[in-house]
Amino acid sequence: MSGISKLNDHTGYLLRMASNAVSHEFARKVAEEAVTVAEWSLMRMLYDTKGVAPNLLAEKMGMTKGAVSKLAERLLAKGLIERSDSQDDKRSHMLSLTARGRTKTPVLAAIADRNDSDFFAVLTPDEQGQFRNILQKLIDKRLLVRRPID
Amino acid sequence: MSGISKLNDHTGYLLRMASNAVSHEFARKVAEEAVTVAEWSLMRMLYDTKGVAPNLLAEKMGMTKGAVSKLAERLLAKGLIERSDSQDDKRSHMLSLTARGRTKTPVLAAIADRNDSDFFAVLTPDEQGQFRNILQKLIDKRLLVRRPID
DNA sequence: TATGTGTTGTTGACTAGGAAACCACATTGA
DNA sequence: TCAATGTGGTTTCCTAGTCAACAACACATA
Repeated sequence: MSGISKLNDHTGYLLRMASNAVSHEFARKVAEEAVTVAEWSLMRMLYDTKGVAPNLLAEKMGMTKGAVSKLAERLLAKGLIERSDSQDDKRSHMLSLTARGRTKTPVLAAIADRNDSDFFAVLTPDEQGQFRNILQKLIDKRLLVRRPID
Repeated sequence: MSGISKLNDHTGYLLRMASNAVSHEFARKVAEEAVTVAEWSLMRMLYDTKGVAPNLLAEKMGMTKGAVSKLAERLLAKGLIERSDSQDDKRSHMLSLTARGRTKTPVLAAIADRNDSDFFAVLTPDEQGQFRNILQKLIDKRLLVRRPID
């Protein structure tokens, strides 16, 4: 008896452990396509649009604009995305997939699909549903929590 | 219709978003005690023992031994832990809390408690139970998955 | 007992992200 | 219209991890 709470008592701790496990596993798999998890996320965001501002990407990905700026730079260097200046606002630009990026995205999606079903196969379909609901609740809450800060 | 899976389709994606939100929130809070999340974890691991080898800590925390080495170095510099050479194996040593570290740990535990109940308050008690069970299942699975790799 | 092999921890090179300063441009209002 | 303020992106500095090479030591066995 230590008298104070243990690490395992905190759901946040379990959450972090589980998330790290999944992410690490996934990272290894997409690395075979020479892409990182963040790069895949950004590419997928661009896939069904005609161009998105870094601005909005940062918001959606829960990253800072600085991080997105560097992430975009790496994807540009790899020739997977491209920039196009926006005509109305000279500061801003749009990011979109190159042909190569567009070809690669479904391949990555397939890897993500497989990773996901592999990893969560230990859960019953019921549990999977519960799990997704709960995670979504937590994410929605984050957005609420964040508003006052901005 | 894009024809390929969306980011939100992947439970792993939701998991990562939720985990980042909780961790980031928690990081902000413990930062007020001039401690990081990893530092808190390590300190808590030491709290009810008489000394643990970096070795074992790395295993338990899911980090590399290099990371633990540096983490320990930072905690040493802050005067929160101390090293003691192990008598039987001259390569190895034990890490344990200093008096200051020991005093500080319960304070951090209280912050962790509060953060956890705050964040997961959006969930019903039932959901919290389900959530913890599921996370534990995933973590256990990771251990199974990992074995063959080592 | 001497040598090869394994193990413990440290280090250096590298990657990824956050925070904040900063630059260029946009917008607003006196 | 032009100064003040705001906004989009980039850059710099910093933190924290990984991976791989390494040094020091332990151990098994021939």
